[in-house]
Amino acid sequence: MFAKDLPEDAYSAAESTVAFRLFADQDIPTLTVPEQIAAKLGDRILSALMPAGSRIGEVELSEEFKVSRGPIRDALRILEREGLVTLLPRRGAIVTALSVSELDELMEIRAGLFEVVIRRIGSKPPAEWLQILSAGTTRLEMLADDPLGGDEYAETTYRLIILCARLAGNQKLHRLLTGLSLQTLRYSKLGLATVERRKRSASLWRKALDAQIIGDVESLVSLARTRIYESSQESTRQMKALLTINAGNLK
Amino acid sequence: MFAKDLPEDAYSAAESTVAFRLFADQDIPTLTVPEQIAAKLGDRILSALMPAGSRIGEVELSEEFKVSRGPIRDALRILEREGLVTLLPRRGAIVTALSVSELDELMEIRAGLFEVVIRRIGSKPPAEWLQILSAGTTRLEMLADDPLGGDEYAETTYRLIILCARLAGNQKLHRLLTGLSLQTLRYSKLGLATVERRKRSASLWRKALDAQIIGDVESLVSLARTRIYESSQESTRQMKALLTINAGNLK
DNA sequence: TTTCATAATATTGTTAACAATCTTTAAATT
DNA sequence: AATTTAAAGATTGTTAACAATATTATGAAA
Repeated sequence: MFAKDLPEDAYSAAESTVAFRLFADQDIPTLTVPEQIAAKLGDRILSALMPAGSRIGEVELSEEFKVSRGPIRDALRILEREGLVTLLPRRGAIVTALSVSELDELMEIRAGLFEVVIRRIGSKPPAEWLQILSAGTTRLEMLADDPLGGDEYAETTYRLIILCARLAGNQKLHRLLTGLSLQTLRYSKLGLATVERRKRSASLWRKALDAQIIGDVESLVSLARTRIYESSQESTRQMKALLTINAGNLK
Repeated sequence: MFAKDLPEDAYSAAESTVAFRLFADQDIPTLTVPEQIAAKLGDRILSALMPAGSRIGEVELSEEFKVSRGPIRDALRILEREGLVTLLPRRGAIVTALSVSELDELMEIRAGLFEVVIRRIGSKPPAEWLQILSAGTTRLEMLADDPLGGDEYAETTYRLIILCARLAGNQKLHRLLTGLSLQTLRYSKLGLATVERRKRSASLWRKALDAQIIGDVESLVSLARTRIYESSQESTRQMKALLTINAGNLK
């Protein structure tokens, strides 16, 4: 009744959309119309052009993109899967706004997954690995000192993390960690807004590089925990401050 | 332009659909029509009524459920998010069929996430925890001996794992691990088809219970790794056997 | 002025027809 | 007989109108 045939390339389809535009480290397959729209909206969300909590109207978007509401709805569902949009039944879509505790939860998951990544790489590091990590760390140290390097610093760490995930050789892990990282990126920028914080972060990356050179996997795992933990702490601290300010403005 | 207002209950929405029908350990919010359809289709997929690789026609479903193709498409997108359906652009939807390596990848991710769960519970086990784990283990030992207890054994271990995830107190981790577990459930059943395999599995659960009683978190982590690793090994072994048989039939 | 009920408006959910694409069938060619 | 080409059929993608629901505006009552 249902069973017919199984296409050969069934597994190569269904790739991430938003993630691979900003952090493409692979070839991108041709995107469908809803995917293209989702990618554009995703960029807007990640760049804070559409701030957390914004209402997203279907008609408004359908007029802008010159398509009917069908493809728009598809795009919103793609973004919901990516975690960037929250759909409220019969009430429309909003840009996902994470609470402090939700951000903590995501950070903890990321740390656990990154641990898997590190253990995989640690046991059999790819040839180009040390070179990439080294170059990345140097770039981070440069951006850390730049007073205006905040957003780019955050994006660079995320590219590095995603690159690690890809080199680890577990595709689904790569895809999952990429998606989760994209969800937290907006908030991580808050925690990396000051030169001081970035320098602290960069020193941890440098330590990780050293540990990788001598092949000390357990140190790497421990560092990853510290890094993500501190990142989470600082982001949530900044978020709480912002929430307080907003609450004050509303009065 | 985009920013309007942020509904209070934005975070409570967007819950899983399929997962909570089969493994509901929480109250279920009212489901929309596409969600209801997705839940029914999800049950069919998990119960192998719709085997992996089956083509899913939109018209066929729209006639069966007496709705137009719109809600059907929504339902298929929900199931794609859950990983049970694979959408091929312009070529329709099929029941997700995991390759051996993809199953391995998922199992590794599950193990990493379950480690996070165990560390959380280990450091502050909930009051009812030992009782639940104890009752579950006993039930597993019973089902292990039943020659026809295969599927139910697998489902019970999955319920236990998901329950652990919930008790760990990280909602997003719970949701994520539930989704991943649902994706692998069909294949885990293959690896738990014999009494012998189930007895081996049940003995590991018993050991985990003992470790939990004396509060030995590291043993728990190690056991979890062993358990999921063995489960993965056996499932993939069985899968390979099945694939060989199928390849033979096609000749 | 505030609160509540009601009407007006705007928005999402659903439908059915049409367009674009893919798959299958059959014939024609090598 | 095998391969290629072309047409027919089936399926997904898109659109625009309609229905159901939620939000906002208005006015009456406390």
